[in-house]
Amino acid sequence: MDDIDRLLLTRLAADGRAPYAELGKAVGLSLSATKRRVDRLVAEGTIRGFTALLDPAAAGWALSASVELFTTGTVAADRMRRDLAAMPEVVSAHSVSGAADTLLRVVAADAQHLERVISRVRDLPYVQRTSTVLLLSDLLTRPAPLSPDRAPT
Amino acid sequence: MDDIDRLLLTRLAADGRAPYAELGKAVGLSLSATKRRVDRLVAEGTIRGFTALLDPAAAGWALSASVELFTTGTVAADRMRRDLAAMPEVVSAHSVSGAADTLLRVVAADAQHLERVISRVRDLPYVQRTSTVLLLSDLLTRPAPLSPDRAPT
DNA sequence: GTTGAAATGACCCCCTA
DNA sequence: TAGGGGGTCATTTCAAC
Repeated sequence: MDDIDRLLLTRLAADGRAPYAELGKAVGLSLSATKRRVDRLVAEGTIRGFTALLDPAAAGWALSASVELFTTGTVAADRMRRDLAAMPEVVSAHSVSGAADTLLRVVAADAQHLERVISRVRDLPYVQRTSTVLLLSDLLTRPAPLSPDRAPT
Repeated sequence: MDDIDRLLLTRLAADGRAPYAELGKAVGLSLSATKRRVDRLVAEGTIRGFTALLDPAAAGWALSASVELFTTGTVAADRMRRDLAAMPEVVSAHSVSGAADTLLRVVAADAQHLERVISRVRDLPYVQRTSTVLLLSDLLTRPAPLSPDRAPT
């Protein structure tokens, strides 16, 4: 991981479809050296993949919510991961500090749909209760940049 | 927006670098018809862009947190958007239902960095107080799929 | 469809440990 | 002298007209 890698990551985060020749010009490498770098970054897991950023409304998601989970006793993380991964509306899940045990981000087509999703979460045997806040207007949503201490010089 | 568009979106969400020829084969269109579709989806804003998904740890983000903001009186959304957008560590911001007014997702290189970021947020003149929960282990993080009622048949 | 551009993989070179 | 990283070239694949 050197400055060239960091610059490639910055560029690819801004434009995931940038051609290798263009990336190469930006970092001062040939096309094939650039492709080798990118391939390595993918193989190492530094780049987890490439995706199109979709407008949530166009994708059919009118509503999203942040859902806190309060669970009973100890739950195997793998079990919970599997259960939550089975619900496509759950887009992220983290264990958290504080009173709640787990924090979910969920999307839904409408209020009824959201209600059904939360029901299914609440019906997981190890979930005691949930607390939901609706995400109203979207002020800001963007991919994380590179950390300043990793920014290319 | 028809089934072909929806299938294209599904494919591009899964692989943002997929060549048009491959996408075209999947949807039964020629390369150029496929490119026209994708260009239109980008122009319409359905596709907001293409990006590389980076491993947060590799990007230098060891910590992330969910931060509730309690604000004084009415704050212009644009003002808040601008203020928050100026902090690269703030990756999302939504106004929310419930006691808090705004919910942020922030990333930080370490605990000191997180503390500085929260300080800067708290120092915004219209922010009364904040409430932070640390995101510990990452159970699940993935892009939102298409809503079932929009899924290609 | 044809033609230029891009990506891929094979091969060799250089530097360094 | 083995391995990492880079360049060049030939071939295949992709994209623009």
